[in-house]
Amino acid sequence: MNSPDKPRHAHGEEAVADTIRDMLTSNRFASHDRITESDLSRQLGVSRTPVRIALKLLHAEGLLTKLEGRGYHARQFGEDALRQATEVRGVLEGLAAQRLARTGLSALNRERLEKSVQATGAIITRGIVDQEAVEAFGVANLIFHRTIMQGGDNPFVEDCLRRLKVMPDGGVGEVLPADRVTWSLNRIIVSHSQHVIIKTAIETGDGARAFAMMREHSSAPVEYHELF
Amino acid sequence: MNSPDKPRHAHGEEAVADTIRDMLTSNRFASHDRITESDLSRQLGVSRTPVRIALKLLHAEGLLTKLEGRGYHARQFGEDALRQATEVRGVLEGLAAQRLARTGLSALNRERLEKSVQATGAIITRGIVDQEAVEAFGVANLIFHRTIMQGGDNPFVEDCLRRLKVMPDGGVGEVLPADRVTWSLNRIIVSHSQHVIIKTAIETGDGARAFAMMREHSSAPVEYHELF
DNA sequence: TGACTACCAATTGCATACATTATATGGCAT
DNA sequence: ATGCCATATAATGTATGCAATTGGTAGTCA
Repeated sequence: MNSPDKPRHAHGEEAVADTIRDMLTSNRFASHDRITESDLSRQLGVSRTPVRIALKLLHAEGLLTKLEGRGYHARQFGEDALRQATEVRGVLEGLAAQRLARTGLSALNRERLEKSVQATGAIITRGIVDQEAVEAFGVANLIFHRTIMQGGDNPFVEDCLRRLKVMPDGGVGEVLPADRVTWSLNRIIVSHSQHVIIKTAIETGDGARAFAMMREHSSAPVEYHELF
Repeated sequence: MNSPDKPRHAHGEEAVADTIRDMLTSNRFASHDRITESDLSRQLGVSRTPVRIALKLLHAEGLLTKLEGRGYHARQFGEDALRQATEVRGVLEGLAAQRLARTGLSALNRERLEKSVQATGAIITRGIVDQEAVEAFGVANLIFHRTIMQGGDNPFVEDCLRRLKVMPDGGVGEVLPADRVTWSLNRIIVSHSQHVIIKTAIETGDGARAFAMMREHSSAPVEYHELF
């Protein structure tokens, strides 16, 4: 694909890992491709040492499977993997929401949730689903999920959620890309309503409701796929 | 414990990481101790390269915090961290149990749960909490939790749970060490009863009950600490 | 005396050379 | 023809030297 004499100079150790991560998540490798230190070091124009470290990190992240002695394979994620990751995301975000309901919202977090809900509400009032609306929804949605994730104040939740990001489309609170989802107003209405319910549950200290609704809501992009 | 001049030859890359991990989880480092590649390479009798890789892995695991340019610090886990990790473990194992209830038990897993419950029941019948009993309970408990964790058939759950192992005493299904818990028959009775309930819920396909009870049960070692 | 600068030490990061291990292949014997 | 063993090859793992960056410190100038 790339000419070998123009090797994507990836300086810095983290940069090497990031570059390889990008190559992996953009499906640049076939499932049977053997990934070795020496190959990559040639391709990236750096020595084996940083590549070696990067591969070990990515292996620890679960993006690579080790072929004891013959390099690595890019881990393949099927449809079931997306469902599995979503399930985990559900209970983790649910836990964060529950915790938030129990400890109460800080003024800043309360404002963030309020703004996010107002934004999604405005989209519905406008009633038009164009590119701008989808992007605005994406931002508001991201803020909502981020606030809850971080507000739960449990670093292990954040660690685990970060781990799920290895999944394509597994980002926290991110909307699925346009080619995988037909965006409709219905979808936004449902999402908005769930946000409102979750926010109310948190504000009233109803931890059980916050957990249940947040868990349900996290799986919405997958579960409601065929609904609208 | 060990005299610091004893070089503990740790050959093999994984071995180096494991050795350092042990040193960390056994609180061999004070919070202000600077951990550097060169120091450790001298202490372990290997070159800087494997130590370097090991430190990066442990950093990615969250056991070390980086001091940009001046080595690492051992991440300190307080009591709140134990609670936080336990909360996460609860929902993850709860999810696995729920999934298991939904998909049904394989013959092998059914037998494993049965044997585990019989073992803990036998301890109660015997009625004596000695070293042997504690060990037997530890084994049976481990089997129970392992079976559910793996039976849930969700690799992300296992990934996340493995991540929680960085916590001292954060092992999945492991009993707390003797010096942190006064073992009593009461404790075992409660645990056994919860195992039975969870097993029943799974067998009858009652996912909600399996989730709730498993979640509750996972936090037992922490929550019930003052009870008995 | 205080602040700024220049230097020095310590540490990380990279590359290359070397050792080790595992796999694949080819030949030989049965 | 097939199975096993030896050897070669390719991959990982390790050590060391050198570069680059950073933090501390001392010294000098205002």
